[in-house]
Amino acid sequence: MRERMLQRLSRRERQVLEAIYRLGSGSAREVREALPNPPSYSAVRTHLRILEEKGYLRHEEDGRRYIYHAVVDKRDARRSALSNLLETFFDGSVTATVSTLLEQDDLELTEEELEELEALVRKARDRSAS
Amino acid sequence: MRERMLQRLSRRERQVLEAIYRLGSGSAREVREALPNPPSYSAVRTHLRILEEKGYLRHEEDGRRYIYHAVVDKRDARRSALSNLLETFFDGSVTATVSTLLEQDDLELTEEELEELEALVRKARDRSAS
DNA sequence: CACCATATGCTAAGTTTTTACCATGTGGTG
DNA sequence: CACCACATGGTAAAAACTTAGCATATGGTG
Repeated sequence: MRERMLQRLSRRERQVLEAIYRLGSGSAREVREALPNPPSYSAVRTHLRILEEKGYLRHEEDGRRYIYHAVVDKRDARRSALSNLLETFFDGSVTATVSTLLEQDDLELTEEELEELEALVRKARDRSAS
Repeated sequence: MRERMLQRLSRRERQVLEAIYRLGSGSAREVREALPNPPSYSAVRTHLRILEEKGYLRHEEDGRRYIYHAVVDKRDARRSALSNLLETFFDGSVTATVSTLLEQDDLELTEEELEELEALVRKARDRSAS
């Protein structure tokens, strides 16, 4: 993902791109429904077209409809977005971030999730040992 | 933090507010130096003033200078920003987020940090048990 | 004390963003 | 087969954003 991809975008463009990431993929109509204070259908289409011109999206045709996808895959987008967040709000501290994540009041983890977290920390320890 | 605070801001406003969060606090000059493609000093001051009018920042006077601070404290800002990220890129999955955090290639954790992570997971387990 | 560096206040103008309209095409359906 | 629902393409106007200039004030310094 080009560095700070989301930083380059205008407010609406960003909202549209983020909607696509949330949805995975979607038509103009679906994106519109996923937007805060949705503008006209027409306005959404314009943003989608421009984001495609700029290289952030591409579309496939499904009958007459265009289904848009992000060009940068979710894994890379995740890493980049998280990295920016880390620097802006957490002074780069992984532990502070995990702390905020795990100490949300309404957080409820299943046994499986707890075990996964334990495994992730063990793996981090193993890698650190080597 | 008002929900989706950063979503409401224009591109530059957002950059300015994020700079304040990174810096903790700062003068117009310091904020300017922290911005990507910094505009004129004058432009930065305008953004700071507007962000203050909108209620995102306030300032104290230090001699003749204004030192700006975020109104929403870092703890709340962190929670809110992380929550948005979680929904947008991680389908709300805490484990997927921690996984991305801990599996960065260049990640190097100290023994202390590893122990802190272990403690955080233990605490999450304890709370889940109750 | 006179001056320079540097601060804020106010304002205007250029640029970008955001929006919606209208024209047009197409597939399904009674 | 005629029509309706709904899609895209292109364009233009309105709104918002972004920037910088000028006036003015103030503290430090030779």
